[in-house]
Amino acid sequence: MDAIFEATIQVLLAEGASRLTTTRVSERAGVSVGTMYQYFPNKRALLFAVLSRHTDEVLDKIEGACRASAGLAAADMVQNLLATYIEVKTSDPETSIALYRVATELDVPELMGKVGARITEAIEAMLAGAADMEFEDVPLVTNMVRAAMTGVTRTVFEQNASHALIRKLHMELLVMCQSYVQAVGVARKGRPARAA
Amino acid sequence: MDAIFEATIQVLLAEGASRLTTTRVSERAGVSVGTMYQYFPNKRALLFAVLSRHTDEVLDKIEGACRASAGLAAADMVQNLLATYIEVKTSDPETSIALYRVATELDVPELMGKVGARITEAIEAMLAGAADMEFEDVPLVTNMVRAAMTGVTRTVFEQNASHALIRKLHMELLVMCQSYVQAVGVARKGRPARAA
DNA sequence: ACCTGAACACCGTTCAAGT
DNA sequence: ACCTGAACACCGTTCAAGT
Repeated sequence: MDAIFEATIQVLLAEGASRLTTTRVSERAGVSVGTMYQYFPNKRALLFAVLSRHTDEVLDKIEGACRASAGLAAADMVQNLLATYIEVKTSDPETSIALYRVATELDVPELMGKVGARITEAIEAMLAGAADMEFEDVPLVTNMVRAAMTGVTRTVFEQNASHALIRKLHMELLVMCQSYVQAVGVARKGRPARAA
Repeated sequence: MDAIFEATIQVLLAEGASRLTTTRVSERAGVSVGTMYQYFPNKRALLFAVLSRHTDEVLDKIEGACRASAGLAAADMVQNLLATYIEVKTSDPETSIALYRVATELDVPELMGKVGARITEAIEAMLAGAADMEFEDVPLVTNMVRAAMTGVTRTVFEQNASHALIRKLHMELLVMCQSYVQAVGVARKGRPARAA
C-alpha cells in the first residue's frame, strides 16, 4: 500500500510520466497487477491517491500559516501566506514538478476543486480578520490572491526558472498582492494595525 | 490536411480528450491512418499543429492590442491588454477549454515556450514606451503581469465560472495589475501622460 | 508515387486458476 | 480468502501490399 505509493513516485522520477504504467509500478512495488487493482479500482484512482497525499501536506502548511497569521495587518498576512506557499513549492522541486505534471495530465477536477476550496477557506478566514482593513467582497479578494499566487508559481515552473529568478518573482508577487490588497481594502476604524 | 484539423477538433468536442484517437480522427477526416502519418509523424505532432493554429490567432490579437496601445499611459496599456486577452479567451469558450485541456495533457514546453516568448516580447515593447512612467526591470514587470493574467484566467476556467463571475474577476484583475504597475513604476519626467 | 489497413508492440483492466 | 498473470480490448505506429 505504502510500497505502491513509493513505487509510483520512484517510477515517475526515474522513467517519466509517459512510462508510468500499472505494470511498471506493480513490478517495482513487488506485487502483481491484480493485487494493485484490489487497492485501487484503476490507474486514475492510484494517481489520485498519490496526489492527494502530496496536496494534503501542502494544504496543512498553508492552513497553518493562515491560522498563525490571524489578527495581523493584511500586508503581513499576505507576506506570510506567500512565503509559505513559495517555500512549500520550492522544497523538493523535482517531486513537486513531477506530481504537478501528473496532475495536469490526469484530469482531476475533483482534486483541484477540493484543494482550491480548502485554500480559499483558509485565506478567507484569515483576511476577514485583518487588523487594519476590511474588504467589501472577501471571497473575491481571496480568489484573486490565490490566482495570482498559483499563476506566478506555475509560470516559474513552466520556465523552470533559476533559484535567483524564483526569489525575484517571489518578491515581486508580494508587491503585487500587497498593492492590490491595499487598493481594494478599506481602512478599519478603531484599533490601529498591529506591527508584524 | 485542413480536413484533419477540423476532424481533430470535432472529435475532441464530440467525444472528449480521452477518446481522441488517431483512428477516430482519420475516420472522421475520411482518410486512412497511414495517410495521416504522412502529414504528421505522430499524434503529438498532430495535436501540436492544431494547438499552434489556435495559439497563433490568440497571439496575433494580443500583439495587435499591444502595438495599438503604443505611447499610452501604463494604466491604459494594461487595460487594453487585459480586455483583449479576456475577450479572446472568452469567445468560443468550448473550443478554448477543450484545446487548453489538450495542451496540459500533452506536454508541450516548446509550444508554451514559444507562446510565452511572443507574449512577453509584445508586452515588454509596449511597457517600455509608456507615456507616464518607466520601469527599472521591464522584463520582470512583464513576467508578473503575464503570470497574473494567465493565472486568473486559468483559475476561471478550472472553476468553469459563470459569465458574471468572469466579468467580476476581469475587473479585479485590472485593479490588481494597475495597482501593481503603479507601485513599481517611476513617474517619467517631461511630457505628461496622454489621456486614453 | 501514393494510399490502405492488417499487423505489431504496448497499454489498462479482468478473472479463471492457483495457493 | 487472497494473489497471480495470461488473456482481452484498445491504443499508437509501421510497412508490405495494393492502386
